[in-house]
Amino acid sequence: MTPSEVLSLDAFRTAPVEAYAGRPECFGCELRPVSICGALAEHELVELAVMSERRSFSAREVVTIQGDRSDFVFNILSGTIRLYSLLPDGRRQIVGFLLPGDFLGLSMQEDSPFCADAVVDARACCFRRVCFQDFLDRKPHLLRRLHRAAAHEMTMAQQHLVLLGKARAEIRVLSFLVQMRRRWSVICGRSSVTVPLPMSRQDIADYLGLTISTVSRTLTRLERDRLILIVPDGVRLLELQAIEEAVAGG
Amino acid sequence: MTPSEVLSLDAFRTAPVEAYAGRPECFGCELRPVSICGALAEHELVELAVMSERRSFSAREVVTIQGDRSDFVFNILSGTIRLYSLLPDGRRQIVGFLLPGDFLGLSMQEDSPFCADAVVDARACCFRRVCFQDFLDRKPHLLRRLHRAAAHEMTMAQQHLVLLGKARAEIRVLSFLVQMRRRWSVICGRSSVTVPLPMSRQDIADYLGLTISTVSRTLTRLERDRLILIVPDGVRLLELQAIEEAVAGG
DNA sequence: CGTATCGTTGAAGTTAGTCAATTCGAGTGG
DNA sequence: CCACTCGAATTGACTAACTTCAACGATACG
Repeated sequence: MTPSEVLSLDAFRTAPVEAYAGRPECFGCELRPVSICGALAEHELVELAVMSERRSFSAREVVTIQGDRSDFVFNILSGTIRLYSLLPDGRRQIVGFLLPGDFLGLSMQEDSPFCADAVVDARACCFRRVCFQDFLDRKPHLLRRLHRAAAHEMTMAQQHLVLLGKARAEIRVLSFLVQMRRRWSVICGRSSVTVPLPMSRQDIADYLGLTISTVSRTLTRLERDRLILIVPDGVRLLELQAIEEAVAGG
Repeated sequence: MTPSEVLSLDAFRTAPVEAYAGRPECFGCELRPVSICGALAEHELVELAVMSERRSFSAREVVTIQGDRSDFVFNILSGTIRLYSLLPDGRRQIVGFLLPGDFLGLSMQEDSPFCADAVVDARACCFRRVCFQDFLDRKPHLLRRLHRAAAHEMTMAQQHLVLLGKARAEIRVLSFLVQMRRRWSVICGRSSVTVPLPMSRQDIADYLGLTISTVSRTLTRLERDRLILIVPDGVRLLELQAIEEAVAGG
């Protein structure tokens, strides 16, 4: 691993934080265009800002509990949140990772259907659900944006489902890497073949419906085949085209 | 199989059709409370009715094609629609089955992310997407209802995903049976231990991420264990409690 | 009655899971 | 600076679950 790779990963991680730091108002927020607040005019943004509160979550801190009343909804500012279902036997299926710009609570339901906790230290704008609902009732264009986001999440979940139903381990892992690359590039506004992976191997396994052994073995094999390079807290996609073809091929 | 089982399956299949038959207006529609039109007042329903058109689909008829422009959105009246992703190698992952009262096109996106076709003969209210979008823009409470439906679908997709990620074949099949029972009972307004399965074994396999062999073997084993009884076009759940416990147990 | 389609079943093969040992790396303290 | 510790990741040997392939059976339909 070269120093440039470290820098590139580091830039990914800190950029969204820097974008917000020291600016209590929403106006300078670099995430606005990619987040649902992007639907609001500046005067509406003020309204929303006064009912928002920034919160920090340290790594492993719980955000919502499966089945519990969810009094807040969140706009993720930095870090990574994992959304998962806990089975009675203690196993865990991660349904999604929330990155900066993502919204937690899209369904606006009283009870949260999943657990959520922080993978690494994270920050979020948080809103009382009932206040946000009230605001939403007064701003149909925000509701449209929220609905668009929910529809997008629904499609993502369905594509994830296709992956779990049909793809072998290697394709699952490659799809995950390509997906994370795409998502980070939207957030950062630029593409890189170095993909930050803030989550553990166990997290990746629980997301892909595999075991930690299989994820580890698969990554090792991909590295031996010179498709990827494993770097601290991430991977570098060496043969991007070959990888994307493999993913597209099912 | 006794005559009473035939009748019970038949009632399931025809009830929603009868509810609509011979009533071109929406007012008498028994599906209204379970469908998104339920959000509308009677005078609004008239507005919607004039822009709607009833369409019939015969078994196997295509409704939408993956990646193609979707000019219409649909409210299913009767029959069953399967929503699926077609992989480049010809394999198929069914993402969901749409039953009477379900809405096809929740995301209101220009391009449909999945294929949809009729499992058996089906009828639907259909609306030009742009007209419906326009109507939606004028009726925020309908948008709220649509969003609620989309949020529900998102959660369903995520729970399906958990199933594909974590459950073994037997649990997948049992979950599917319990889910279908619950959905039919909402539509019919009453519960029955006889669950209609209008789709083929191959469809069930493609929905559950299994092969037709595994589905068939699993059903046979469940019948041998006296948990279920296989009847034409459906199954009867003999040990409902045991089945629900198994499903809940992961 | 022949054919086609769907479903069932058996035997062999693959993939990923399980269990356990080992290695790696960050953090801590001598 | 080095040894120690702890958790995470890797790796190997073995096993279980599901798939594949192929044959067979049932049912519907002309």
